[in-house]
Formats: sequence, structure tokens, C-alpha cells
Amino acid sequence: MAFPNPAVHRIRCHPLPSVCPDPRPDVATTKAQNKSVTLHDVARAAGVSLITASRALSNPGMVSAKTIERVQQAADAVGYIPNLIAGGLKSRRSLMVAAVVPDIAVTQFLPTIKALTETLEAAGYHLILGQSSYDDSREEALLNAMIGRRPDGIVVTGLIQSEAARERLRQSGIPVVETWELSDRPVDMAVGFSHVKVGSAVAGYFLAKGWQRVGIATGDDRRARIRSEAFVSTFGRPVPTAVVPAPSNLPLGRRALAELLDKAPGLQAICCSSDQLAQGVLVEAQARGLRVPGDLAVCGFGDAEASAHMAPSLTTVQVDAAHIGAIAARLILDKCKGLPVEPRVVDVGFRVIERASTGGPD
Amino acid sequence: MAFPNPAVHRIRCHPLPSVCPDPRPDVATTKAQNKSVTLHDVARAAGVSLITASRALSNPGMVSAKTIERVQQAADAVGYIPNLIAGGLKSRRSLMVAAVVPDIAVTQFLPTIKALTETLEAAGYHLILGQSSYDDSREEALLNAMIGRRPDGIVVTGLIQSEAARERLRQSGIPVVETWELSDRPVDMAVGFSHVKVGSAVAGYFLAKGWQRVGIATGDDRRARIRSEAFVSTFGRPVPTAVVPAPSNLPLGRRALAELLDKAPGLQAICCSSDQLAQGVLVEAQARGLRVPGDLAVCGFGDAEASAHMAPSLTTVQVDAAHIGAIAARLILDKCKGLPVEPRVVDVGFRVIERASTGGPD
DNA sequence: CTGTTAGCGCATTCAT
DNA sequence: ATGAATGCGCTAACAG
Repeated sequence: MAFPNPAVHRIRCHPLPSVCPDPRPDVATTKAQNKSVTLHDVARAAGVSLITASRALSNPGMVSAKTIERVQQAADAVGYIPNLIAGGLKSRRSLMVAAVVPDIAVTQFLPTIKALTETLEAAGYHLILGQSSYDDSREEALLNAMIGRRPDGIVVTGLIQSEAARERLRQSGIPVVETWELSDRPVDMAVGFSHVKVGSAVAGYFLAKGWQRVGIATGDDRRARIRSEAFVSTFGRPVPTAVVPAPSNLPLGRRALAELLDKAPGLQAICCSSDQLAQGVLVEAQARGLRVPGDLAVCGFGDAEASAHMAPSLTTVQVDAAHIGAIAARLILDKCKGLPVEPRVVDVGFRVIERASTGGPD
Repeated sequence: MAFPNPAVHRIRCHPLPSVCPDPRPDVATTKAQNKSVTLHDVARAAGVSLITASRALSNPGMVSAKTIERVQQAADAVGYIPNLIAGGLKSRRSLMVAAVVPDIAVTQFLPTIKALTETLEAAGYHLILGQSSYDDSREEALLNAMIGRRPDGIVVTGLIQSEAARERLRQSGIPVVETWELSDRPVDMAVGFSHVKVGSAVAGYFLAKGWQRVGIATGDDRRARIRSEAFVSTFGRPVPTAVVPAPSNLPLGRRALAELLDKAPGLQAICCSSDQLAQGVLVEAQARGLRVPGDLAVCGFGDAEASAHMAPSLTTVQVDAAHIGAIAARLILDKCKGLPVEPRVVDVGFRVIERASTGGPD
């Protein structure tokens, strides 16, 4: 058990990870009964044919009311739970949607995953979750594995980079939604926003503030880089940049500011690729006695939950992550129902929220 | 698009959520080719029988090297991706594990989910994620739905409350791990720690500090209540308590402190059921001009990433959430392999980390 | 080492 | 409104 946290002080330790005695005989070792209850058992118990039982449970409109009643009771009596695997094999609907995120622990994408799960669950679908670890080749392998599960839809964070994966996905015929980014050539569908426009908007804001000496603290993932490059491009001159490995976090933000001030003393404002990074910049600034925003202005990205409540509150770029997830789910569900999906690329936009860390209110 | 954030100030708006024109003809509407490539096609292309192709790809030990080679090439040539649904139906191994959490967006459980995913993925398993929303009946329904997918294991956050669900899970024969809690009568296996001991340990710490007038800010979920009750029990006298709806967060922490100070002015220390709640208490204390820890000491739970870096840094209870996930995955994988799983209940313990918010270092 | 024969549990044809 | 046959794609048994 390693606790990597740098600021851990052990004051009071509960008895170390221990182990309780086995509470009772291990039932499952008694060989899980291979005879799971099947629809066949229900049909027999109800005195109807297999298919009537099937329809009574999943297509009630085609069966008489009292047959339904009998089958229902029989199903309850024998404790029947339909095997979706078997049903899906024949019907070619798995009622599953696969989602691939770079990192499960990045709070940024959480509202998207949550909305996705909730919208899908309401329609009887479940989510298979995979993590690409910001690695294109892992993403490709993961997508292949997911295709093998024949999901009814696939949601990916970002545009899929591997051309082989794109082609395979197209051939699979599975509805695909690329999220958190836009493209005029999506694999299938896309819901997101323009990272170029975000970078430009923040740079425009910095320019309007009249800041001359600015720096960038950014994660090394592709989307963060796109925003940073757009920032530089709009800003119009080279910008000192500290690059940290994704996923960025608070401690990395502290290190990034240290690096930037080392490279370029006297910076007036920092543009960060995430709120977590920005929070680290704030902490490091305070630790160095710099006043925010007086000595140093800070802008983040993502509008994390705590950002509005920090002291000073954090200027940031807000994206409606939950909306992205809800739309992605809707697109897939519609396509599964055979509805025409139009448009296939949805821009959810973004907003720059000015708060105290750049001289705004709060 | 509603942005519920209370502290949102629109300074600069990107053009409202807009919509891009359809980039190209909708390929998938051209009817997804129902003829997905099957093992049959591979076998034919390789000039071997179906089962030989199957073994070459998934059981290479039973087939000659050059047959494997031929089959591999044939598989690549036709773009074969095995249908795990079909394979699982026969082999009774879905290579899926279901995980149920109260709320996907609660960062507390994220390291557990992440470790679970990673350990499982390394073994070829994937995770199906479900959310119970802190609702026992939803949890029961969700577990039923999950059983229908015949996962090779089920991981649940907390002890399963519904007796019906417990019984059904036992009958299903699916390995189950209840996490983040301990029990001498788990459905099957358990990995967690004692919330009673946590509450007692924090109360003991408060007593040792000599604080007389203390308060509790707690979420209304069962585990938080258990900790709070144990706190009160050990503390030895009634404690003013503010209860907020789970999942607790920073704004709720602000409200909770306001409520507590209203009920009981002059509180010296607050015990919070989560770090997010504690962070809100810190913010509200600062807003009221209370000095932490001088005027008010604060203790959280969970050791969130930012907690060690706040000003003041936050005293908290640390739990190795990732370890819980890794052990849960290991227990299930072992059981799937038919290995004896001993012990079936694992206590990962916890630690009280003293930081500046209660007068500790930092 | 390879092939043949049977299903896994259900839902889609068809029939009645 | 109900039923009988057929097969989804694959793998566990057995054979050879």
C-alpha cells in the first residue's frame, strides 16, 4: 500500500490493512449451478410454449392478458432473469453502448459519462467503459475489443486518430459519436466544440486586458495542445510554455508555474489548459507571495466545481459536458431506432467565464 | 442549455450552440451490412474447419504453428473481429464485470473504478458501469438488469441493502464483491474498511484536541451516517448536525456551516463526511471572517487531490480507493479462474491525516 | 493435431 | 393469439 500523496502526515494510524477470517463456507465454490433458469423453465411452469413466454415478457401486445399474467407469475416463481446475451445474439441488439475516455479519473469528462449513462439507462441500455490513457494505439486496441462486443453504439472522447480504427468502425456499421471535438469528416457523428476557437477566445480576452508578458501551462494531450497553439496564434507572438504530462492536476500546476517564472520572470498572466492546472498555479503563486490577479492573472479551462468558490475565484472556459453526453446518447438511440440523424455534427459551444483571478467579480 | 453554476458571469460568449451542415452522405443509413465477417469466413479463407480457426485464434496451443499462421492471415485479410457475444453464450464467460456506484461523478470512488478497469482490462475483461443514485430500490433494479447480462463478476459500492437482491445474486452464482464497507455476512466477498472505526477515530482525535463545542456536516447517505453516528457515540454527547443530500459538494458545505453556526454559535470544530463538504466549510468560514484553525477547526473525509494543497491544508481521513478496486478485481479474476479465494473479506484500513485545518503541519 | 456434432438461450421467420 | 422450426456465431464435447 503506497500513498503517493506528497503532503501526507501520519498522525493516527488505524491498524494496518488487515484481514478478517472467512465468515462462512464459500457457497460459490460448491460449484455455481450451471443450470441457470431459462425461458424454457418459465414456459413449462406456465404451461405455454417457449415463444409465448418470450412474447408475454417482452412483447406483451401480442399475447392475451391472462396468458401474460400466467407467464409473469411463473417467471417470478422460478426467479427468471432473461439472458440478454442470448437474446442479443439473435436480435443483433446488445443494448450496450461502449464509451472510451482518456482517463476515468479526469473530472472534466465525468458529467459527460454521467449524462450518457443516465440517458442510456432510461432506454434500457448500459455502458461499457474503457480507458485509452491518452494513447492512440491503446485507443485503437480498445476500440477493436469493443467492436468485438457488438455494442449498439460507440462514444469516443475526441476524434479518433488511428485511420485503421476509423475504417474498421465505419465497416462495422456501429453508430459512432466522437465527442469533445468537432470535425468536418467524423467517422459517423460528432458532438463537441472547437478547441481552436477556445484558444483564440482566451487569447482575445488576454489581448483585451492588455497583458503583454503571458505564459501557458498546458497538458501534453492533443486537445490541450490545439488550444494552446490557437492561443499563441491569436496572441501573435511567441509565448513561454510549460508542458506537463496529461492528465494535468494541481501539483503539476505548481510545478508549471515554477518552471514558467524560471524561464520568464515577470509574467503577468497565465493561460492554463485545465482548471486543475490553474488551481495549482494559484497555489504556487500564493506560496511565492504573488497576488492574484494583481501580480499574476490566471485563467483555466473546464469550470471545475470548486473553481467558482476558490479565493480568488477562477476565470475559466465553461463547456456543458453533461449536454455533450446527453446529445451523444440521443444521437445513438435515434440511430438505433432507425430515425434519420440530422445534423450529424453538433457544436455545443463554450463560454469564457470571467472571475476574480483575472480581475472579474467575486 | 442551462448552466446551473451559481457564480457564472458571462463576459464573452461564443456563438450559441450551433449546428454544422451535414458533412457527407450518411453512410450508415445505407443500411449497415448485416453480413458481418464471421469465423466461418475466416475458416473458408484459410481452408480449415470452423473449429480449427476458432482454436488457432483463441487456443493457439492446440494447433500447429503453420495452421495458426494461415488462419491469422486469413483473419486479417477479411477483417475478422470475433463476436464475443456469441462466444460467451456458449462458453458461459462474458468477460465482463459489472460495477455499480452511487454516483459516477463522485470523485471519491474514481480511483476504485479506475483500478478496477485497468486490472480487468489487462485480463481481457471490460467493465459495465451502472449508477444507483444512492437509492436502494434503483440499486436492486440495476443489479437485476446486470444479472441479465451474465457478467463474470459484480462489484458494488457498499453493502447491498435489498435482501431480495442479495438472495438473487447468491442464486445467480456470479462472484460478487461489496466494496467500501465491511461485513461479517457479505453476499460473497468484500473489500473495504469500517466506517464505525472511522467515526470513532475522528471523534477520538477531536477529544484528544480538547474541543468541546463541535459540529457535524454530513451527507445523508448510509455510510456517511454510520460514520457520523459513530463519531457522536464516541464523542459521548449530542452533537449539532447539518445533514445535506448526497452527493455532498462544496456549495452544500457552505450551507451546512451556515446552518450549524445558526444552530450553535461558537463551534470550535466541524467533522465533515467528505472533503468536498469540508472545502465548502472552509470557504464559508473564510467568508465569515473565521480563521481556520484558530476560530474553527475542520476535518474532512476521503483525502481529495486538492485537500493537501489548500490554504489551510485539510485534515482528513485517507482511504486507499485504488487499492480497493485492485483487490476487488483480483478477487473476481481469481474466482473466475476457479482459484480458492481466501480471505473473502479484506480490510484495507484508513488513516487520519492531520494537516493545517486542525492545527497540524502545512 | 484436426474435424464433426451439438448445443448455449433466445427471437425471428413461418405456420396454424 | 399461439406454436414449431430455424439459426444468431461461436465453442465444449467428443471423435478420428
